Amino acid sequence: MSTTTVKSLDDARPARRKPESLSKIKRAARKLFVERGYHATRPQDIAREAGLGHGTFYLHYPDKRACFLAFVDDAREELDEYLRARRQPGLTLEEMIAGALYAIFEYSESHPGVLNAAMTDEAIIDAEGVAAKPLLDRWGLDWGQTLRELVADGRAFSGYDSEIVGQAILGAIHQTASEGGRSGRNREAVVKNLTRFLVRALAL
Amino acid sequence: MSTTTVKSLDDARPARRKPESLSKIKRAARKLFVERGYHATRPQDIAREAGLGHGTFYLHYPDKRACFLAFVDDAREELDEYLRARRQPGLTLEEMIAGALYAIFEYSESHPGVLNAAMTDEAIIDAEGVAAKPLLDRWGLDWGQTLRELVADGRAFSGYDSEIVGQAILGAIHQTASEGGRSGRNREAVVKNLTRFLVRALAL
Amino acid sequence: MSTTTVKSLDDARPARRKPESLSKIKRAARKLFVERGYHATRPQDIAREAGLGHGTFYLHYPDKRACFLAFVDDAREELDEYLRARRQPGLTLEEMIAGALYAIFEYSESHPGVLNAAMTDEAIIDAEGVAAKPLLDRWGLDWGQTLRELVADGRAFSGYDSEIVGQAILGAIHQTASEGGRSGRNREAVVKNLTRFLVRALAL
Amino acid sequence: MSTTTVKSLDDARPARRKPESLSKIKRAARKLFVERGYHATRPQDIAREAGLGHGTFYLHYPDKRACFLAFVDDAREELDEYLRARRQPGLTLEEMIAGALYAIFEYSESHPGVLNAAMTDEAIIDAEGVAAKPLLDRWGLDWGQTLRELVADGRAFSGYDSEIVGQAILGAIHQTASEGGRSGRNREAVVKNLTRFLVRALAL
DNA sequence: AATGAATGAGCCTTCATTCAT
DNA sequence: TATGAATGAAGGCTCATTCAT
Repeated sequence: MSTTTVKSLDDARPARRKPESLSKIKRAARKLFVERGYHATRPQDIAREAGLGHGTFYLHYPDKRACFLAFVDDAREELDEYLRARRQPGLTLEEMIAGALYAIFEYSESHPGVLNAAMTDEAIIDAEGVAAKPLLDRWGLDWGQTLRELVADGRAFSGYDSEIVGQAILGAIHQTASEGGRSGRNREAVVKNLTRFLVRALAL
Repeated sequence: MSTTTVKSLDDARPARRKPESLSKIKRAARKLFVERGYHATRPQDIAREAGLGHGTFYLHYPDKRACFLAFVDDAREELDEYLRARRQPGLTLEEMIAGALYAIFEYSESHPGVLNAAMTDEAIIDAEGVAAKPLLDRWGLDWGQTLRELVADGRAFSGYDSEIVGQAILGAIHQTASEGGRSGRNREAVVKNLTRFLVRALAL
Repeated sequence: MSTTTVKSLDDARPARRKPESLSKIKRAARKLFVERGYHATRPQDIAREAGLGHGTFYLHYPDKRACFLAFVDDAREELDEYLRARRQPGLTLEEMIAGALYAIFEYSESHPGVLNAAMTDEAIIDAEGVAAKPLLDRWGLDWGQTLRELVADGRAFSGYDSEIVGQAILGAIHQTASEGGRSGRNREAVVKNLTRFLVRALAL
Repeated sequence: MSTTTVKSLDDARPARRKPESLSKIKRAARKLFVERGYHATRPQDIAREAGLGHGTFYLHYPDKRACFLAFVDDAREELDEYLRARRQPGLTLEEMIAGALYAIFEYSESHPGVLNAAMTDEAIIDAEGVAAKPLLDRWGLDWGQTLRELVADGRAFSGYDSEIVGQAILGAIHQTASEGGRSGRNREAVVKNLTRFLVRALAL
């Protein structure tokens, strides 16, 4: 037991410091990608911002692109977490939408610029070819799915192609959020108007 | 006199070459900005695509940025032209929206990728400087204005902040259009669904 | 005779307008070489300054270098003309030196910057190799020759190597003139001091 | 403690490579600026001459201009060092001048072309900007100062404007030195003649 | 003789990435 | 594991010169 304890102590603290420097890099990368965008951020800048040597960056990511994609992925997961936390069964359409918008705008406010950076630059990145489906499109699909569920429950208007309208919902949210951020609009007002807008569009 | 006239006719035909090469450059620039995006397109590529030496590029634009901005501006003007052509007084809300959507989607189809390229990259260009209000935001304002007019006429729901909902409308259109282009969706279906969506949201 | 007269009239006026545009080019070239220096002056700038098309430049000079060399040569000839005009036989050492300095500084003042431009840049020009003997060195030789004549006449100190001291004289003149121009020194004072300096150094 | 000491010794030996490559670059830059002048020397050439990749150049200097200015500054410091080493109190005018000339010509001989390159090109560099007072003018000022001191001690002729004559002295030295270098004159002869020239001009 | 659109070699500089330590 | 000096492909842009008109 005592041996184990010693071991676990070793493991817990210094044994692998890698994760520690990785999280420094992640924090720094997020900061710079948000502030300057993908192209104006050099791996070197990220490493320095993290207080580490330039080479260390490549211990964690094979290249700059991978680092950015990881940043995008983290943002997506975080936002999903916010959304999941708000989601409850048995809400009305309006409650559901207001809840989702609240989650999104709350995230936007506590992580300013992150969603925009993640979405804006992603389209630009594919060296040549692969062009992963943009985050926006994926989230549009999610809204399509949500819409189908609402329809199935008889809580939303059934006359739509859910995929198309899913994209429309997402587009409305994205544009109001990012323009609202740029223009410094009042969050409450944006959420209120957008909720009303979507509810009217989707209600039975 | 007659000699002069003849001469000017002669001159007119082979024409000072400059305007010709400018339009070649414009065509080439549009093609490449659409296909590859701003960062992956070099002035040299544009010139070569136009069948010209790369020095020629700089006869027409002081730098790459100016060329891109001109491309954006052309796209904006073209689309506005499409929209103006469709606009008529005295339409119902639905007719008006359907008309606008038709114009936009028609433009998107006959100039595939152009709006996306113009919108996506514009945010990226400023680096440090003027940071003109993005095209998207400006079009969002236009929709806000349109909405105000509809409300004033008693043709649309008056319970919105027109600026916010203007952005929402624009966002819905933009995202359905660009995702629709990427996924190859049927244009008719997109227009139909989107029209219904917006009409429901905006109707009295 | 009459034929001849007609001919000479033709020759005299329009027959070759080339010289006219040549002198425009020369004036323009001098202006720009003086204001901006050799490297910062483009043939195109010269032509435009002359009110002519870019191509015209190459009707008169095979390349930019030749134009600059012609400019240097003109300056040399002009200055020599000033000097020749002042030179008289039978002057004292002091009169001779004062006269020469007057000529030089008068030229500098009525053609500001010309000597400097001609001298400064010339060293820089030789594409690869030839490196014509710089203007400065040639003028130093001239002063050596002058000194030999003064010595032969018994009007100057004979204990010098005339070539070396010729260079020294020229150096003293050049540096006081160009620094004096830059610092806006009073011409009279410079000439007076320099005359005294050289007279003391060269007197018997 | 002992470990630390050992470590620092180890560190000292293989040495952070950077200072080493800087001195390689400096050596190469000096060689090429002297041989070819500023404009005909590309950063890339300097790096290659130093046996390094061209990116390395920019690890040490922000741009070509800065590298050249550092070269000029180094030359100035080196020459000043030579001069300081020769300067002693209580010398006669002749000893003082002969000593200074010796120092300068010694430097010129062991660093052929350096002074010329540093002086010739410096005027050309500013393009548009700070236009630091040329090295030549600054050294002319120094000679003015020296002259004032000599006059104050009663060792030199007091009838001059020291600033003007300081420039004259410097000009004489510069021109004899650089022409002497180009023409391969005997150093002894140049120093002897120039000393005599200046002593006669400056003596009481 | 005059023009100016067109050209492309060549310049300075940046930056993602490697690798010896 | 961490470092940062070193690298060179690549990018944006300029400019002396040519040539069809």
